[in-house]
Order: sequence, then structure tokens, then C-alpha cells
Amino acid sequence: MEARAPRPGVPVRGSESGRPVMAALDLLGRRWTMRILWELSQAPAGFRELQRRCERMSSSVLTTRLDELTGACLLTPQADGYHLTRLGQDLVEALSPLDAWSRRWAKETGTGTTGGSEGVK
Amino acid sequence: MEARAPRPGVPVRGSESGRPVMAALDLLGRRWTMRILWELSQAPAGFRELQRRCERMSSSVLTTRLDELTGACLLTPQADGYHLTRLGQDLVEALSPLDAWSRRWAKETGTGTTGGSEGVK
DNA sequence: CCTCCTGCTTCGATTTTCGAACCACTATGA
DNA sequence: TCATAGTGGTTCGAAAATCGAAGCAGGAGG
Repeated sequence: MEARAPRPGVPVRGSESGRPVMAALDLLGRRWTMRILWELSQAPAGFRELQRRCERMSSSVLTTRLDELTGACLLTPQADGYHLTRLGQDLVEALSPLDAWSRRWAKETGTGTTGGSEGVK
Repeated sequence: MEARAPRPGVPVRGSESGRPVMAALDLLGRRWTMRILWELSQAPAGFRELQRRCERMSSSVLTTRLDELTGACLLTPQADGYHLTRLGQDLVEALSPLDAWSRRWAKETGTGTTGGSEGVK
């Protein structure tokens, strides 16, 4: 399963420069990537469970993403499912202001379900 | 040009919940979206210039993304090109730890061009 | 043996993205 | 006036990414 993940230092889609942030933007800009990291940060999960949590994302893409993210050293498979690595945890942490921002977004665009933070289902 | 952008409060790909962060993940997980925001945060730009800065991204996708982002109140067209709105600026700010993270990523995975922070070109 | 769970792989259908060509409009300048 | 170049796009066929149902192999329980 060739899954050439973007890596810092290597030219990626849309950037010859190899600047790390461009590689990150490429990697994260693939469907489900951020969602997978997000879900795993809540709790480790096996393949099927991850698929369930992500509203039945397609198994083929999940395989690809897991390969990419593993190759990028952001997660690692263990006996009880996939875990974020230290680097993966750091990434999610770096991304965490997004949650607060999105609530402000919801509020200011007026499309949100009231506050939006509680809608845990 | 129908460009139904994800909005907080509305079910999006991969999430029925309508939770704002899921809408954000959907929006940002489309190709070039984060890159466009990133570029505009450096400096406003017109259509063609934006296209040049993003290594010749396809004009049709650029049109679509600009519509989506405009619809999401993240940017607005002005006489001298597209600008981030306040909300758009906030989003880029929320995303900014990513730059620092990516350099650490480059360093720790050893694939980076040395430090990686200077490759401004 | 049967059933249910797991982690995947396969493959045809659908959606997204690409990218070159093209259109209309506004200079600039010879 | 005629060209040349720049702008902001649109169009459309081709290529790539994603989808999703089906299937496979393996393990556990009954």
C-alpha cells in the first residue's frame, strides 16, 4: 500500500519549497486526516471503531490515511488500537484553538445551534 | 456557481451533529483551503496573484474556494484583492501554532532541510 | 460448525481536482 | 487604431481522490 505521506523537507503538492508548514498543510488538507487525529486524541481506537466514529468513512481511505499518518510518525498501531505519538499529540494540541474558534464562528455567522459547544449529541 | 460551504450548525460531510468544529474540519480539509487563508494572511491578493502564489493551483478550484470562504465569512473581495475578514484572521491565528509544530516535526523526523524555518523562498 | 467480531483489501461508481483554453474588460503605448 | 498585456473569471474533458459495498483471513465464544 504505497502511501507517500508528505514529509517536511520534501516537495509536496502545491509547494516546491519543502517548507515544513507546507508539508503540514498538504497532509492535513486531505479528507479525514484532521478528523482522525481529532478522534484519536479523544481516545485510541481500532480500525472499525475509528470508522464508526467518523460516520462510516470509507475503509479504503481510512487505510490510506492510517498509513500516511503512521509514516509521518503521528500515530502508531498498538495492541489495543491506534494511538497518537508524542508528535501527534503535539499536533492536535497545536490545532486545539480551532475548537474555540469554530464556536465563535458559529456564533458570529448566526448559523450555529445556539452556542454549539454542548451539542455532544 | 453553487458552492455550498460548510457552516457551523449545518450537518456536513462526515458529521450529522452540526458541531461547529466538524464544519470547520470539513471546510479546512478541502484542498488549498488552508493554503489560501495562509497566503492571504501574509498579504491580500487578487485572483491571479493568489493563483501564482499557490504554485499555479487550478483556477476552477480557486473560484470554488473563494466562493466557499466568502460564503463562510472568512474573506471578502475588495478593490485591491481578497482580504481576510476579522473572523478569517482569527482562524489563521488559531492555526498559527501549526507553523511552530511543523518545524518541530521536521526536526524530529529528520527529513527536514536542517532547521527548516529559514526557507522563506 | 456457526456466528460474530476484528483488521483490512478490492474494485467499480461517484466526486473532486486539474489545467489549458477561452471570454470580456481595462489599460498602456506606438 | 491596432497590438500587447494585465485583470477576474468560466468551461469542460481528463485525471486523481474518495466512496462504499462486498469479500477475505483470522480469532473468540457457544
